[in-house]
Amino acid sequence: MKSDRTPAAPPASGRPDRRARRRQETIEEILDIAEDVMTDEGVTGLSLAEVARRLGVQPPSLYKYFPSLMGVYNALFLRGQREHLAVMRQAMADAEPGLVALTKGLEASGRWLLANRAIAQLLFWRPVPSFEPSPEALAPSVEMVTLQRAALADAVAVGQLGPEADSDEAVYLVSTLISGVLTQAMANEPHLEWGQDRFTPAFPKLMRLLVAAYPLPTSKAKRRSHSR
Amino acid sequence: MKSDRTPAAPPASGRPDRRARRRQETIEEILDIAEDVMTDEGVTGLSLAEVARRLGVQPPSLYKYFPSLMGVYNALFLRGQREHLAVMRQAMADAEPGLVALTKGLEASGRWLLANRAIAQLLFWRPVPSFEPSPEALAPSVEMVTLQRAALADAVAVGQLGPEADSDEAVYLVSTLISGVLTQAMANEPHLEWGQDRFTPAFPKLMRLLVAAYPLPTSKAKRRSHSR
DNA sequence: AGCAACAGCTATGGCGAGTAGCTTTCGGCA
DNA sequence: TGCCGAAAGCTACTCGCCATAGCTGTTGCT
Repeated sequence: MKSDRTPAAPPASGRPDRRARRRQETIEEILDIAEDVMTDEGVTGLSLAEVARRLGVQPPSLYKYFPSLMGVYNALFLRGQREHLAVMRQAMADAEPGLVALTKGLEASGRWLLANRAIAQLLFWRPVPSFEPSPEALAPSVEMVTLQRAALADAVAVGQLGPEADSDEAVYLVSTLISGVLTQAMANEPHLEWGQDRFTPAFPKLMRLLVAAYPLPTSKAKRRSHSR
Repeated sequence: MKSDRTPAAPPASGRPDRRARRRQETIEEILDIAEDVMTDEGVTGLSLAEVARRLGVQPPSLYKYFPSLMGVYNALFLRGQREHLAVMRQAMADAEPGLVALTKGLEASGRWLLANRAIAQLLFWRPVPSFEPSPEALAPSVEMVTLQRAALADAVAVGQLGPEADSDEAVYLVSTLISGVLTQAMANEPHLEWGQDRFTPAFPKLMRLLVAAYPLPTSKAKRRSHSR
């Protein structure tokens, strides 16, 4: 009873611990297969039985690695969040700070999400009723908000957007615009990549709309913004 | 084998057909309960066993009314599409044609969808992998596009939007903006109604963005639009 | 009034999640 | 090197759900 789940603390020594490494490899392999299954059968079509079949193992064996099907979903969620965050962070880091970084980051995010639809659905649509991601698994999304918020602040600082863009409200607007494109693309053009469908080409237009939503203050508007 | 499913053609006479009426009532009752179950347990949490339990009947009896669980999903999908369409059509009919009608229609649509989340998810997120709506069930959504397209054309005609707004592209943009708000609201604020959450208040702003996206032609821009 | 269709039932099969408990493998350590 | 305990696999089983087969009582049209 105690030996399952977390298989005891490592032997205190910082040694490679061959055992633990192989275990981790197996876990990753299970998650990879689970992702494949979701791609083939839909997010809610994931079944441990099918994963076991593809792994060449009997279903109960998987319980040595995950406490339940929901545990697998949670691991997939966490891994997806982290990878998604990394992709976006990288794209933003490679670009000129401000609007360019924001645009590049969002586009990279969009590409990754469309290329990893099953995970994207798991992350943003919560299609599995009995699955509630753990707080730990939610942490990266807080980080993503921070990144976007910083990019907006940069854009304001360098005069690409009006001052109101440095706000939570603006972050919501950005995520609303993005989730609109992605939802439409995923629901209506299930097999097309970024740029191939009818919706993602609107992305540049949406970025221009963002600029329109937070215009640089004119001398006239400046007075208004003071009253805040 | 033949007597199940479609229970034979009505007796040709256009009589009230008591039998058929009661049957239809039962079907509606089953769908109502199914909707409740989805609300309680999530869209994919719908089970015929639970419906049977709530209806006070043994599970196999339901197969007298629907060929399968997917059949129930399909009926829910169709009923949802029709009701959603009716709500939007009504709201638009009650408003001044053009931008106002479009706005009222979209808002009514949004309110209805948030008030009927389970159905909304079924309609737009396709969460059930093995469920593909029948062509008949998809027809109302074509009609919705037509409605929106007409409203955009009206808006162009009365000079509320630039001429480019009378296009499929503009319809995509509208649906993108809307689906963004709704997706965000549904995924992140699962228990709040329209107006109570962080996202739907952005709706008026989005409508203003739509106007910004299709500005009335200035004398300068007019020349460009001729080249089309 | 009679009867065919209908609407319910029980029994059964098949499949997936998850648990219990056993056996085998293997790697760390004396 | 060889021991031993934990890890990793297995079989057997329960439970719940979808779906089918086939039976019975009811009901409302003709």
